[in-house]
Amino acid sequence: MPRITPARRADRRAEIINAARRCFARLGFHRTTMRDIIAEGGFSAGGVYRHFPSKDAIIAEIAIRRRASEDALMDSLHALPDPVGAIVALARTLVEALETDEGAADRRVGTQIWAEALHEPEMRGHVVAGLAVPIRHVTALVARAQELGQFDRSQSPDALARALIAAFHGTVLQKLWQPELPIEPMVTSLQALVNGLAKSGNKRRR
Amino acid sequence: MPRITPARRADRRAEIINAARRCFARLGFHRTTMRDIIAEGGFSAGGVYRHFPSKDAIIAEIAIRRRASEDALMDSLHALPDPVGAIVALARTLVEALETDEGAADRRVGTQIWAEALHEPEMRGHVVAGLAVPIRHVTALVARAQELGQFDRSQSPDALARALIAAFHGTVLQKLWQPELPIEPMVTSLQALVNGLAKSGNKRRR
Amino acid sequence: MPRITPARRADRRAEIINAARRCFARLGFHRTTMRDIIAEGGFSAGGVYRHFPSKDAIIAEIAIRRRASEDALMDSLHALPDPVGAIVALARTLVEALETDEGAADRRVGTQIWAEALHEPEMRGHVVAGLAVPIRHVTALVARAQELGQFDRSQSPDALARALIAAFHGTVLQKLWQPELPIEPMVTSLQALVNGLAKSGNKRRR
Amino acid sequence: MPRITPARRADRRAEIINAARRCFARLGFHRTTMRDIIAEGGFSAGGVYRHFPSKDAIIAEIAIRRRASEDALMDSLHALPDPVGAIVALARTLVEALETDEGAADRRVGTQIWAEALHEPEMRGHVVAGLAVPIRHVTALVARAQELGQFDRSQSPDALARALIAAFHGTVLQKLWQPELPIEPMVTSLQALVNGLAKSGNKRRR
DNA sequence: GATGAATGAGCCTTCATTCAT
DNA sequence: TATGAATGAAGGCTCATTCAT
Repeated sequence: MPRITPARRADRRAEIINAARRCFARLGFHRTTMRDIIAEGGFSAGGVYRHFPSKDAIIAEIAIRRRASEDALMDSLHALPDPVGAIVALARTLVEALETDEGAADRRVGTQIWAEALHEPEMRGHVVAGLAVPIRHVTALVARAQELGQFDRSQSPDALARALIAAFHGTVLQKLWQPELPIEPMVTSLQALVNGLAKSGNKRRR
Repeated sequence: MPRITPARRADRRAEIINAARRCFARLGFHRTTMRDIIAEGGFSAGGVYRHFPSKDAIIAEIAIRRRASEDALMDSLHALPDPVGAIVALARTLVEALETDEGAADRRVGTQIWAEALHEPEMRGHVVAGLAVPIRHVTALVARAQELGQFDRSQSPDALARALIAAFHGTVLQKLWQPELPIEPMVTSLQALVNGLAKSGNKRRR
Repeated sequence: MPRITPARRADRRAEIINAARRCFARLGFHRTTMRDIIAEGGFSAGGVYRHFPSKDAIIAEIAIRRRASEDALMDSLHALPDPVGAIVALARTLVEALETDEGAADRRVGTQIWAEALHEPEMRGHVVAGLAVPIRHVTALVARAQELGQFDRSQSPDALARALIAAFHGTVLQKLWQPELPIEPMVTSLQALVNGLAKSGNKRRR
Repeated sequence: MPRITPARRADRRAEIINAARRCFARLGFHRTTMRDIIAEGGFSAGGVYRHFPSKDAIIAEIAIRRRASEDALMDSLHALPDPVGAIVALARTLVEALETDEGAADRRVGTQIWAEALHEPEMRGHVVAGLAVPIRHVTALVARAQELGQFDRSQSPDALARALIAAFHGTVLQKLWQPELPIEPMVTSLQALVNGLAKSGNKRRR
């Protein structure tokens, strides 16, 4: 019979994860010490290690949770009847999220995971698997747009989806590096990129 | 009167930088120890410190050199008479570079610099300044294409350039995470993005 | 609510200080490594750094404690009714302390602090402030002896006190350099110096 | 046939010694690096090591030269017909020397040698042997004063000489710690100490 | 269970000394 | 012979992790 309930346990884990995330967003994974995390959350060293076996495990858990939250975001796209609009809406959502402290912090951590994925196979697994989800969704939207005659059919939907997501990711980076830049031109340009595909598709069809 | 010529000294610095770059590409900045760099290049501890005052200085130097080499790449674009073609050529060049070990390693380090730039103001300075160069070039190309009637004139050339470069950067990330993916679809899709702008431009003008 | 009581914590600090003091007395500040101190006390590296932020902080603490213990010694002089006797007693106490291992070690460290005070402003502060205490006490004793007609009134009590303490310090040095020398002649000679002032005082007054 | 003359060689050694002495006076033996010495004198590393096998050898040489220069000072005392006056003159000479930069620097280095002598047998040898010289001279002066009926004959001349030199050394320390203090009261008080012996001697004889 | 003091491997850097040029 | 670049042992200190209380 456990001394603490599973729910309490989950709460505690979440507290630790959030304290760690705040530290990581501020300092990066490697400059953040366990001490920082412990101080940030008002924990004790032993307390943290009761819930996570190591610092790396905390980082891994954060990577897993980011995937989960992004997956949830993707699911909200499906419903839209207009695939081109859905893609544009996705772009806007991603970029607008960076205007909130929480969203920016989340992405800052995400960016570190991107870098870490180059060296840590496990991290790479998370990133690649996490990337697959939006790609799958956008691919579906692109394919649907092609079916509807809105997009050029000669292009691979998957490759096009990857290019669009690349543009979204690159835009996220630019906004993180220069938070002072307004997002509207960024969103508008991404929209132009998407509409370009649409119009070029229209045009070809003639 | 130094025993060592400036050229020899520069060579030595480059040797150290290259050894460090190999280590950083393999392990990341923080997992790489000075010992690693020293072993990689067959140096001695003191020898490295004669040329660089600290590990951070080596990292900073690498960031500076990446900028310089990218600046050089950008300069090669100017000459092209066809601006749209030049943008597509740039995309291809960037992505193709990742197929070589050297180019991939270079970009892996670059990606870490991107992540580091979120926390280190100096690094951020390098990244933002480094980003400005391709933006300036691509902006010029976009503006030229607009003048020539190849691109939609209603969009801000600067914002469009940022979006295109975002797409290039995002594509670089994807290739680094999944080096096994073929680059041709990536380049083709980027080309579709660029051409979309072109065609949409044509269309609007009618 | 700390697991460790303040008393236990103070004990731990004292243990570290004592181990360090033994090392410093044996090897000097600079030849003593943190490893030496750690080995001497059977500590761990991190354990020491939980109580002191740096090696210099340990040295500073030792300087502070030496002052405190000397201050305490000085306070014991005040009560004596005979000022000349009190000065002589002080001389004897200082020199006799060097016959014990503990006292000699303490003074060996003190001598290093004297040397260090020439370069380190903080150390100089400790030494000058520490010196002020015996000077103040001996000055009071000299002034009292002058009032009682035991000392020549034409001399500045402060300057005389400084000279006497100088003689005590110089004698400490000699005993540390040549521990094999007997202390009795040293004490006797210091006594002669003090008595000389006394008798010259008597004589002048006639 | 040596490439450089012995005279040139001796000059070079002296240059190195002097550069080292300046550094040691400023920073202490241990905080001074060979680099400091090399920079101070405008030497090259190899150049210094051609003349001295190690840093310790430079320190040892300085200790030896200090002895020699003090020996020379002592020899100048012998001639004086008035032994009590000679002792007072010695005190004055020692303290006044501290008013010049050169003399103060010399003594600052000397003080470090005193501290070093506690740990380094070789240094201790220099200090003890160096101390013996003034003791011998002052002992002779004290003995002579006793013969002349100027000093109390009941005291050991050697012990008295040690006590006087102790007072001189202690005064040197005080002046080095507080260079802002005027020397006149110091000299006057030392004089009072010496005269005390004299007058007490006179008195006893009655 | 919770706490936080203790552990110790390992990190970055320095610096006396050597030796190729 | 003079130079100063190179060497590498060792130093002070950090920090993820453990475990006695």
